[in-house]
Amino acid sequence: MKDNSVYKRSFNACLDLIRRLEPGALLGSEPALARELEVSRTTVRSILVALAAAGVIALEGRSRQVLRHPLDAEYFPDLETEASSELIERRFKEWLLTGDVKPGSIINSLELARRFEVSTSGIREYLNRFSRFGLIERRPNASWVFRGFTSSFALELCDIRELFEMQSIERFAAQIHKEPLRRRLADLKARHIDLLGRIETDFTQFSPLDEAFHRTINDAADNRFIREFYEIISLIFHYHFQWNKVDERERNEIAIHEHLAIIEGLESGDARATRKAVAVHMSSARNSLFRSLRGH
Amino acid sequence: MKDNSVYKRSFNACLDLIRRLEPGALLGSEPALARELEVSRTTVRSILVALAAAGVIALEGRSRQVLRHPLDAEYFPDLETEASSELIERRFKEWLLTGDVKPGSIINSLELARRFEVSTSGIREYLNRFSRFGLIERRPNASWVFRGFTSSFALELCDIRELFEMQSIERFAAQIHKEPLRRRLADLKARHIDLLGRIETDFTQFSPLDEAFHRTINDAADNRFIREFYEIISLIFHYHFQWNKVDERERNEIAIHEHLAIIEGLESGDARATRKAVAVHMSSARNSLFRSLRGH
DNA sequence: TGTCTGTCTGTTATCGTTAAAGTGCACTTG
DNA sequence: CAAGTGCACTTTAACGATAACAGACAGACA
Repeated sequence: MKDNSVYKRSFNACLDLIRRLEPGALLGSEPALARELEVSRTTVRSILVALAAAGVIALEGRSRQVLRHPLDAEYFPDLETEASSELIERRFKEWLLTGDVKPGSIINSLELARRFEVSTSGIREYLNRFSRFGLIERRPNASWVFRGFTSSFALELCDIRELFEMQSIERFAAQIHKEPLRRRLADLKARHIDLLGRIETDFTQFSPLDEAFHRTINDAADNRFIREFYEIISLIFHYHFQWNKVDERERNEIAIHEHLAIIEGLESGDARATRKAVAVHMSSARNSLFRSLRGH
Repeated sequence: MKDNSVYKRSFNACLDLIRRLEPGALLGSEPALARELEVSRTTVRSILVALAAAGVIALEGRSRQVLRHPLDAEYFPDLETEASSELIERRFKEWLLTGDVKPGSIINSLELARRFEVSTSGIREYLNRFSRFGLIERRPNASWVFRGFTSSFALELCDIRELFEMQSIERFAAQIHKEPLRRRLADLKARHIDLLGRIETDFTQFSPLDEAFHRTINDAADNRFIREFYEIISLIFHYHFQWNKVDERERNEIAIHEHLAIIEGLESGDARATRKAVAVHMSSARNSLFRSLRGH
């Protein structure tokens, strides 16, 4: 049956909330807390009852007064707050991406269920959702097959990425006059320049910046299919960063320069230069991905 | 638990197979039949036992002799041969596409389970898989929401379609010297010209031809993401054909001419003309889709 | 020696069940 | 009277169980 990880997660979030208040302060109403914690009032009510029982708050009629700050030991451990579906996702990606599952090998959902200590239904559901990444395939009336991080996967992935990125950049350029976009771009530029200044030591911080940059560009297209595809890109590039440590500093430095060229192209309104800069960046990302897949 | 629809489907397929033989003829070996019916030997063996019991074949040692042709009444009815997952898919699409589910409305999986007479788990799994179409969205810890066949959906869909179609046509053109591609194109051309000749009466036969044409083009890209996206296109255009009956003959006739222009562009090797023809076709498909969504 | 068969074991599809979490409604409170 | 509360009722997430189906292996056959 359902575990109560939603409750535990929200309980912890509520403790955090109380920590930001002084003893004696009053908590908001149940609907207000429900909105804040993003759960239903039912869950909020069970949390409040538990907090009152623990003596963290006093429940009197409609008032919820903070009595004391919660102790560290009163938090539920992280292990228990993870929903079973999240656990499966984490474990599966670990297994697939760091383990040595060979291309073409059969994915045995019963074995995975045992290995991850979850039910087969959970695995089944996850595999279904994961299939959109194009890395696994279902055989009729039978099990799933891992298609592998093959060069054809990388090729197909990069081809689409280039189409989408080019489309997104056009859309971005067309909307550059809008204030929020302009500001976001300036912010990204500053972060790139900042990281470039301390690249010798902090080159590992590029990965989240890369993510932020491309997400900003892609969001400009305002297209659900591009946005969903970007999840795949994120996954692959996230792990690709982990696999390929060779020349990481140099590669990241080059990528920063390439990003800056794109940003400057956008800022100057030079469509031709922007497209050129995107093409250059895509081509080097492609090469780098291929190298790391080959080495893997 | 699992139903035996695989068995029933294969049983029917096996009866078809026997109908093509003369009484007295011998059936192939178990592995051969398993390959032919695309199921395991286990299933083949249960079918053979049932056929022998019914007196359709004689099982003697290693020989399986056909005694008589099967009767129509010996087939399992279609209703029983459909796997529960297929039933759900069919019913759900019917419900969504012909019913009047309003954009933004909540999808109640329990109600659907009752309505379709299947378990909630089945619905749950299907919704998960269907979510890749971008038409439904899961709200955290809660139910699914139908986003609707809105104009923004159509816009986002068409934008991607144009990118993919243009990419595919380039790939197709680059491989046109290969014999199978050339032949497939000639075949498509003939079918288009044939249908054009009897368009006054047979204009409803355009839908499958349209499907075949675009699938051929898209397959040339040899890209799993394009191929998967085409499933969405198919779904939407399939139902769009059902919704919009206005000017159907004219629209189909125009589309045939547009297809022929693309085919001729490819055959002549004129890249510019081909691209132009694709752009024209995409634009008219877009207009037609928008009109039918608005009217719906 | 290579393919086929009997048998047995392992895996998958699907369902029903149950606790957790969400939702609606009447009533209360300020 | 608008927002908050108590309570009952629905709906969802997740599991375990089981029949259907797939696959492996040893021995038989040709």
